[in-house]
Amino acid sequence: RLGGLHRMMGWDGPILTDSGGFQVMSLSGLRKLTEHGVTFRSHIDGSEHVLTPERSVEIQHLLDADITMVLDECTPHPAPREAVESSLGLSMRWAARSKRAFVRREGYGLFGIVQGGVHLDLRERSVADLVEIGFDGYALGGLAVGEGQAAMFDVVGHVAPLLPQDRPRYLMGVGMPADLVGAVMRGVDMFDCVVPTRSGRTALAFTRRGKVNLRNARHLDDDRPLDAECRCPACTKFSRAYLHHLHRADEMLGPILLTWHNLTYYQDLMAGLREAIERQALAEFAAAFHAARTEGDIPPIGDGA
RNA sequence: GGAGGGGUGGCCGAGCGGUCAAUGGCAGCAGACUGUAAAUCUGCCGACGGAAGUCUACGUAGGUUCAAAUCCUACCCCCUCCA
Repeated sequence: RLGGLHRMMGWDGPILTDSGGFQVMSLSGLRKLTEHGVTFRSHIDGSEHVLTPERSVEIQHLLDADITMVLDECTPHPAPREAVESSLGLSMRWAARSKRAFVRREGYGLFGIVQGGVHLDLRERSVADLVEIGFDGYALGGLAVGEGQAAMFDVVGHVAPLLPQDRPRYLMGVGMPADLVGAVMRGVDMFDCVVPTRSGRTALAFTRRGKVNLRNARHLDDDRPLDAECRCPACTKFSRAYLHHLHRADEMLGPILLTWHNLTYYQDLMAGLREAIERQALAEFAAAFHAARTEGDIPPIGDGA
């Protein structure tokens, strides 16, 4: 009714919307799953909300999303192989239905989502099914759900090369900075994750040297910037002591500034990775990334530093 | 002057004979956070000790009892109402 998300938010950049597939997993206690779709029970007022592949795609269309995601079932981990396999079957049938429901428009795209848990043969089958259907981009779903970074990298390293070279590869729900670097090295192009924003709200900042919790007492009198190399407002205009105070005092500006900082950090990290790819120096970039982090955060003031 | 209520760990506040080093909340100290049910959640939080444990604690001083933050007496302080 408000003309879509771009108009409503005053945002002319691209928007990617998710389908509700993640909530099939994260809200598993509040939903019923059938071949037809998923029914959620609102925890707020108990009302029922039915989501089918067709309805999810329609809603995303109405939101004016540049990139629409197919409805899938984000498979939990750990799960018995048979469960992963049947879940995969459902997700692939839903992917086909999503494709049929999607209205093609210039400049808009629909992405399929690869499932199959940590089973490489199931992942291969999922890739083949999706490529057969044909999408504008391909996502890896059902990862970073507890399997650990090594297992995740195994799947990413195996699956990414199987995806069409001329289409974006998107790792859903990832992740920590080191996850992004490792995934890019394995062929991933794009990500989405709550980590930079949720962490920013809870006083955790990401810096070139590693994580910094601004709630910690060590920042009480620290007049230095959070990250001297960062160009964001939190780092160029304010001290660690002030950011610490804002979070202690429950001032909304604290979460705002740290969210801004974390997004800046992530943007810069991705820009650095893109540049490294152009220079064909990804390995060097990754080595420098890890070396900087082993130094740890700058020592607290008054600690002989 | 009279009547009544109350003093509990940094703060607020339960407990009202043993299961009490004492529920909760706040503050404090750390930790977690991966397609957002998250401005959320978890742990610690008297002293000493790694731990079992020991010691000191519920206004102060006595007392009753096998046993007291809880009962009794006196005193000190705070609050409310009446004069």
